[in-house]
Amino acid sequence: MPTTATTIDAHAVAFAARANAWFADAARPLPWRAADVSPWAVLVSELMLQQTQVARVQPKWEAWIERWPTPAALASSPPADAVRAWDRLGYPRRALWLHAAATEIVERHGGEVPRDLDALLALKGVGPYTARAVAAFAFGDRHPVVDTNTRRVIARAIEGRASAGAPSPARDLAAMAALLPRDPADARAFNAGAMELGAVVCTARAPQCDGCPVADLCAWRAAGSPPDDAPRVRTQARYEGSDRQARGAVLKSLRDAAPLAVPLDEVLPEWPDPAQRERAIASLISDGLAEASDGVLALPG
DNA sequence: AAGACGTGGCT
DNA sequence: TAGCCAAGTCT
Repeated sequence: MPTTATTIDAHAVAFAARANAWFADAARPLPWRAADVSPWAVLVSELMLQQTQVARVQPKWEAWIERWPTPAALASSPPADAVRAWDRLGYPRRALWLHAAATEIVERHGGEVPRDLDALLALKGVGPYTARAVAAFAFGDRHPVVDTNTRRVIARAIEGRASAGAPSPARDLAAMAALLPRDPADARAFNAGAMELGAVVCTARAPQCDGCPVADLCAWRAAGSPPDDAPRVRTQARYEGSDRQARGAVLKSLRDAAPLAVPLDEVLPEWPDPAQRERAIASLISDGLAEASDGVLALPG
């Protein structure tokens, strides 16, 4: 099927060229995209950006990089400091992962963030997305980078569907690889541009198709923008009253008290559900986000 | 491999 | 405003 392949390829080339032209002009000046940021700073940004919006990450990233400009700097601080600096960014285990990754980088990679995909994947908190993002954005290597924005852009513009289906790393990577420009610098820009397009134009709720740089190439638009027919992939559990909320509250009390430990019976004494409070404390200890000793609870030293 | 994991922005 | 959604990863 050489004809089909040629057609698809030509469309991919046109699509990437258009996206890149738009990105060169419209990219937000995010600090971790500056030319002189270190691979470590990029790694920190990618961990912080997991399931977390840019606007919330930016100030935390600035402070973090100023305080811990290298993996060695972070590795020499106790995990408690990392958890405290993480503050309310969410998913605080990421602070622990970053600390563990910094330690690993110092011990096994001479203090330099590795460039190799497998070495990156071996780091705590670094999965298929983050490993490729670091390799592509920090080192300029040509890898497909696929996040939720990219998945949605491909689903719409290329596949003509309103939303992406269930994530499938192998399929998603292959779909992006088929669009990726040959030239590494162009590939790098397209990886970032596809994400940016999904983040600011081709959004989940209210896509701004007027002003979309690839509107005339978009398969979903060409099909009349049909509504989403697929069932919701994963419905997110209610947060109010959840164990997650209880964990968050316990951890906040530990951060607020740090560096002092908190007597166990003074940890959220008025929490409405005592059993839930116990579960929260136990699971935080189990995750390494808290430590208990002599009847007191504290952040991990 | 389905579910757990924070917190806040946006519609 | 209640609910969806967010630069995913781990177990």
